[in-house]
Amino acid sequence: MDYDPEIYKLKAELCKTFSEPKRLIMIDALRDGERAVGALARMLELDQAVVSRHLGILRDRGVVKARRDGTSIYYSLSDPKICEACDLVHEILLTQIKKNGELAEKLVI
Amino acid sequence: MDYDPEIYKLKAELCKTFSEPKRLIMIDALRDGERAVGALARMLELDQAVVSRHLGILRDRGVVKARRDGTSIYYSLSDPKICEACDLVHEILLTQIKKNGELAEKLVI
DNA sequence: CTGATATATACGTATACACATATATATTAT
DNA sequence: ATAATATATATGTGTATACGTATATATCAG
Repeated sequence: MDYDPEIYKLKAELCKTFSEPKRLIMIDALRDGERAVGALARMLELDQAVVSRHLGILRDRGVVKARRDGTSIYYSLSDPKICEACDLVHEILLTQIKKNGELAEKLVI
Repeated sequence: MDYDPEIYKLKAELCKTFSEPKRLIMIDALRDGERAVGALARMLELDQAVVSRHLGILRDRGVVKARRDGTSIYYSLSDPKICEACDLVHEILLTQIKKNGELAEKLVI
C-alpha cells in the first residue's frame, strides 16, 4: 500500500483548520460573500484579535483569501468545495445524532 | 445570526477526528471493508498500541464501528459519507497545490 | 486453569493550540 | 507629521493530544 505520508500530513493539516468551532462559524458566515475582519467580529460577537488570528490561520492554509481595500481587509472563501465539505460534515453529524437518538429510545424501552 | 455553539462544537470535534495523518490513512484503508486491528497495524506498518488508540478515538467519535469475532475486533466505517468527505478534502488539497504551482511558475518567469 | 493471541489502556513526556491582554503595523484624513 | 481606524502579532498560561513503553484485559485452545 502506498499511502504517501506527505499528502496525508497536508490533508490532516487542512482538516485541523476545520477543527475549531469559531473557525467553522466564520466559514459559514463567509458563505454569502466576503466580509471585513471587524464586520465578522461584530457579527459573531467575538474579539477582534481572535477573529484576526483565526482568519490568519484559515488564510495560511489556503481556506480563505484576503483583499485589502483602504484600511479594511476583506476575507472570502477560496474554494466553493469548502462549503460542500462543511455540508457533508453537517450531514454526517446529523446521521450520528439520529442514530444516537434511536439508540437512546431503545435503551429507554 | 444563530450559530448554535453546541452544533459547531460537535462539528469541530468530528473534524478533529480527521486531523491526524495516521487516522486518515486508516480511514482510507477501511474503504474496502472491515479490518482487524492487527491486520491494519501490519498493513500500515504501525505499532499495535498506536493503531488501537487511534481506532478507539475514531470509534468514540462514531467514525468507525467495531465487531468482535473471537479474539479479533474488526473495524469498519460507520457512514459512507465519511469517504465522500475525505474525497472532498483531497480535491480541495489538489486545487490548492495546483494554484500554488501556477503561482510558482509566475514567480519564476 | 494455563498459555497463547489479540486488543486496550495507563503513565510520563514533548508538543501544539487557543485564549486574554497588550502592543505593533498599515492606511487614510486633516 | 499626527491622529484615527482597521488589522495583525507577541507573550504568558492553561489545556489537549500523540507518542513509546509497559501492562492490563479478553477470548480461545488444550
